[in-house]
Amino acid sequence: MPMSNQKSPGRRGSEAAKSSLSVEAWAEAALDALASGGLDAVAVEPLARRLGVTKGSFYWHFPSREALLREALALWERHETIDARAGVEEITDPYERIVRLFKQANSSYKAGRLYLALAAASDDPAVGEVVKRVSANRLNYLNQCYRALGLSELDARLWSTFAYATFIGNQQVHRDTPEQFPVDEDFRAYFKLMLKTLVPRPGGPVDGEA
Amino acid sequence: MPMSNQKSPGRRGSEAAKSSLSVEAWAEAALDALASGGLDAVAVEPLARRLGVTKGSFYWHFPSREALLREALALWERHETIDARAGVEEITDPYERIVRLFKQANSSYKAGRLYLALAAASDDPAVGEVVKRVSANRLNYLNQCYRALGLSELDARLWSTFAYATFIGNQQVHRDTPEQFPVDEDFRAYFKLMLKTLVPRPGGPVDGEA
DNA sequence: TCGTTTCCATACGTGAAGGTACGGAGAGGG
DNA sequence: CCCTCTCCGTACCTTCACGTATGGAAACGA
Repeated sequence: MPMSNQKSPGRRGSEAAKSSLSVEAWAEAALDALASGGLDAVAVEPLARRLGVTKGSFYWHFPSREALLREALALWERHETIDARAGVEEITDPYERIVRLFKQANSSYKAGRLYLALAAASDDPAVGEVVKRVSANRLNYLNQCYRALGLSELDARLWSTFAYATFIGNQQVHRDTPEQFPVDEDFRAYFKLMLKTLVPRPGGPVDGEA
Repeated sequence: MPMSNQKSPGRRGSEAAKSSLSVEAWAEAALDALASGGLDAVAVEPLARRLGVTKGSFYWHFPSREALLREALALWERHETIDARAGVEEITDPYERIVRLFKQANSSYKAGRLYLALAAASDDPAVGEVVKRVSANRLNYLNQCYRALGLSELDARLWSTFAYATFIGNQQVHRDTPEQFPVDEDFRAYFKLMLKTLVPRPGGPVDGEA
């Protein structure tokens, strides 16, 4: 029973990190299958065929399909937390930070599909747990950004939820009806409209009651 | 091979519309399974067990699982088009009509789950086709409503897409992280904020360039 | 009362996938 | 040269769902 001994042939850290088929390679393949075919597409034999091997290989690296799922979910969570913060955290201006977050959220169509596929599979307890953590993490971070803009606790919560829902919905609309979604110039206008609407300028008008 | 002869024992329209198990009952059960377990939950034997019968019953009403899926999709599309227009189309004021649409969209949590489940199963060609039609239909109708507010062609498209994406995203956020989603008073403030932001009042300020 | 139709149960065959057992090739080490 | 460990292929078992065939109970008509 292996697990947690990914690299063995080199033993000492040679330059070849991937000996033949690493655990991470299986996890990446599982995420790919998940994004395109849903949770049930994460099947051992189809994945093995796709990777050019058989089940024998898989069951040497993993004790079960569930273990692969755990590994894939952990990999995805790392992507969605550590990697998502990179290139954003160093921005000091809160307005520019939010703009950067939005641009980043709209840039990776593949990542959006992955999130939607995982969120749709939240019936699975393991999946639902990770999805909930990732989603809550995003919301809380956005909330902090809005608070940094000077909004009150409640306003920041409402606006951050508003903005997050909009961009999640954009991924959904973009996937479900691609030809209806704005492109090129229209998309730039659309993006500008959303920014202007969803993120108040620091020195702009206060969003109090009418 | 039956199909399209739902009620037979009473023959003449007695008061019992459901003789034993109608085609529509199977379709409803299929939609229920879809909402809670995804497309793969629409399986003949589990559904039969859930309805207290066996496969023998199913294969008398339907030639195959695919036929059940078609029937369920058709039923869903009717729900999402005819039923969704009811109680909205007679409203003459475009602003109030949009408000009504939003309230209606936020009222049915179950319908939202169904849409998300179906949208996640768009890999299936039959599902994807219906989802695309329903989504495009909603977008076009919302677009008409925004045009009725006096917006230009482009502005109406952008704003309607914006609003639709937001409410789709709300369903997603509400499902993925229910405890983060505003409730009661917060929700009312949230709803009011979205309305004020997403739908310009007829006599309000024109949303031209800054 | 008898036959027919409706609706469903049972039994069976098929295929796909999870999981196990075991064998085997290849690289390294002594 | 042989032994061992790594990694993977093959064969096999079990489960589950699709689909088919067939029988049977109950209602209904003549």
